[in-house]
Formats: sequence, C-alpha cells, structure tokens
Amino acid sequence: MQQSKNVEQKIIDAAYDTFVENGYEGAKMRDIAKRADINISMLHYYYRSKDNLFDIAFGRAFDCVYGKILGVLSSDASINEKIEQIVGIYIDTLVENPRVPNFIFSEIAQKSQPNQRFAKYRTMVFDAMAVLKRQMDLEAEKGSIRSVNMMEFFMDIESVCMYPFLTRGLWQKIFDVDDTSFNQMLINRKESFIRNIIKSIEK
Amino acid sequence: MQQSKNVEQKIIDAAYDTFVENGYEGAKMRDIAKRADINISMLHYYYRSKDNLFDIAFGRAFDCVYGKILGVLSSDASINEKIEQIVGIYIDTLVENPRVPNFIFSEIAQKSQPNQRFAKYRTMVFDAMAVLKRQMDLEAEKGSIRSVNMMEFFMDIESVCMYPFLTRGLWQKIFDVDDTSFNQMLINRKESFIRNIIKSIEK
DNA sequence: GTCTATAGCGGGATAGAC
DNA sequence: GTCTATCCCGCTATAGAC
Repeated sequence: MQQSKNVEQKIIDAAYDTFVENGYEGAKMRDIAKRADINISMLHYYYRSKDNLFDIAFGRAFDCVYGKILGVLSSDASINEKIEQIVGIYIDTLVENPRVPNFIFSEIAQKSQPNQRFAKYRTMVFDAMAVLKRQMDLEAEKGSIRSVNMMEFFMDIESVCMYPFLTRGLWQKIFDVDDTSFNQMLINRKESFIRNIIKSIEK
Repeated sequence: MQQSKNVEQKIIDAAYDTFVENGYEGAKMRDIAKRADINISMLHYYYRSKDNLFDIAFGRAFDCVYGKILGVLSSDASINEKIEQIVGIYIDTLVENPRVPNFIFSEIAQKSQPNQRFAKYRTMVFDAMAVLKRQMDLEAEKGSIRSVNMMEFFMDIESVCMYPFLTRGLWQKIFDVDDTSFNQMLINRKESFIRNIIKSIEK
C-alpha cells in the first residue's frame, strides 16, 4: 500500500540526474518534478527545500566517485596494488558516470556555496588518505620509494584519470569522437597511466 | 567628454569577472551592474542582453587561456620547444587566472548551451593544431619520435597543467594550502611536467 | 546617455481542499 | 499523501521622463 518509499526514491533519482546535468543554479524544481513524474509540491512535502535536495544529490555524487576510492586508500593492499586499483576504479566509474566530476568540482568551486556544506567530505578524504600516507612514508624511510608529497601524488593520479572526463565535451567536439570511442581510448590507456604513476614514485 | 568608451569597458570587465566567478546561471545582471558601478539599464543600452554579454565574456576567457597557446602551436619552433613553451604558458596564465578554466569547461559541458555558440572555437583550435600535427607526423615517419595520437597528446598536456586549477578549491581546502603556496608548487613542477611529456613521445 | 519605474515571467515555497 | 491555486520574490528587459 505505502507507495511513499517509491516516491521518495523517484524524487532523489530525478534530483540527482537533474543536478548533475545542470548544476545547482541550472537545476529547477519544476524539472525535477517533471522527471520524477510527480507534482512539484511533493518535492517540498518530502524534502522541504531545494538546498536539502541538493545536499543529498551532492552526497550521492561524491560517494559515486570517491566511495570505492576511499576504501582502497585505507585498505591493507600494497602501494602499487593501490595505485592499480585506484586508477581502475576511477576510469571504470567515470566511464559509467562521465558528468559527475564536473558537477562535483564546479559546485565546490562556486564561491556562493557555503564552505561548511562540504566540510564533512574533507574529513572523509583526509582520514582515508592518512593511511596511505603512513604507508608511503614508511617505504620512503626504508628507501624503496622516493619521498612523496601526498597532494602532488593524488593530483597526479586524478589529473590523468579525471581530466578527460571533466573536459570530455570539448575533446569530443573538437576531434569528432563519439562516447564509445572516447571511453575505449581511456580504458586502453589505463595500464599506461598505472605504469607512469608507479614510475613517478620510484627512487 | 564622451565617457561612453569608459562605461562600455567597465561593463565588459565587470561582466567578465562576474561570469567567470559564477557561471552563466549564477551571474546576475544586477551583480554586473553593481560591480561596474552603473545602472542596470545601461547594460541593456550598450549590450542589449545577458546572452550577448556572456558571449563576449566567454570569448575573452577563451582567448585568455588559449590565445598564446594557439600561437605557439602554429609557430615554427621545434616540437620540444613547443612543449616547453606550452606548459610554461599554461602554468603562468593559470596562476594569474585560476578560475578561468572552470568557467570555460563548465559552460561547454552544460547541455543547455547551444552547440553553435562554441563552434568557432573548435575551428580555431583545430586549425592551429593541424600545424603541429603535420610536424609530428613528419618526425614520426623519420623515426625520431613515436607515432602520436593528437587528442591523447593534448589531453596529456592539459591534464597536468589544467587539472590542478580546475580542482584547486578542493585541494586547497583538503590540504589547507594558501594561494601562494599552491601556485609556487605548480611553478616548481613545471620542468618536471615538461620532461615527462617529452619523454612520453620518445620512441 | 542616464535614470526611475515597471512590465512580465519564471522560480521556490506554501495554504488548504480533498 | 496528493493535488490546485497562489503567494511573493528576484530576474531580465523595456518604456519613457529627463
């Protein structure tokens, strides 16, 4: 009888898609309602405000990209295994969700967004990263890898994995490449990305 | 007497800053007027519509990042010189204009934007790139470098140069780094970026 | 050219009937 | 829980006085 679970889920799904496609300002409550195939007032009945829906959608987007990554960071795999897994997860996840990175980063970059809104994600990332940092510091002391700055290290990984998706629209338009070929190109380059990153921390 | 030149320029400057900071949807005509310290109706008097102002602002943003780059691509420098110059220009330009890349790419990614609006930029990039492509094809035939896919090549360069700026907000928040240190970090890594790219096209 | 006033619309949100 | 009607604000754009 209770169909409310379904409606709630339909709203969240529609809100997520709409925000990811259009950003906070570009997403309209009316569009979300239409997409969920329900009345606008239902959005407010269940979730009270647009801001509220946005927070939920952003959380899902963040988890979509970083959920598995954070798990790997704090696992007990070796450094090289982690690099391999991380690159693999990034590429695979982003092939399936190409617009999510752009959503995450443009909203974070937006000055208008209150900083506090994203504070908890900072903590999550930082905590998971601390594990790998200890691991790498230890290896550096032993002399098996060079001493690595964590911010640079992560930036290097994300550069190769996420940049293509952030700017995908441009590349596909310029080089007239369709989604399938673009994805395949990245899947093909996975191994080379992994090799380069591993090489970059060698002594 | 004629102060209109000044007003026109003030409007363009204010529009540019406002669009770059907030994107198309986030930028309000009221904010632009306030920033230019003029009456809203002056915006319409001189530039008729928001769309019109946006196009001008986007053009300036594009030129800010790619103006010099396109010049280098079609110059008669050697391949390695071009790589060195391009990385240098990217880093230097983006240190001065850190928010511009995000503006360019989120607007291009936005589905709502008519494709045609960006068509001319495609042509500009493609033309300039053709010169370097011929150059590299020739070297590849001679066997002095490996055969290189241009899209992958450019993506690799932009990855390392632009990604840090696109996602700058996140990194600075997570690692608690201020603007100066962040910029310095990238300036310091310039040479290493150049070395890696040159190495990546070696046979 | 510059201002005020306001049209006109689209947006988020709510009241209240059912 | 769901719908209709509507409030009210903020936005772009324009009309018209000066």
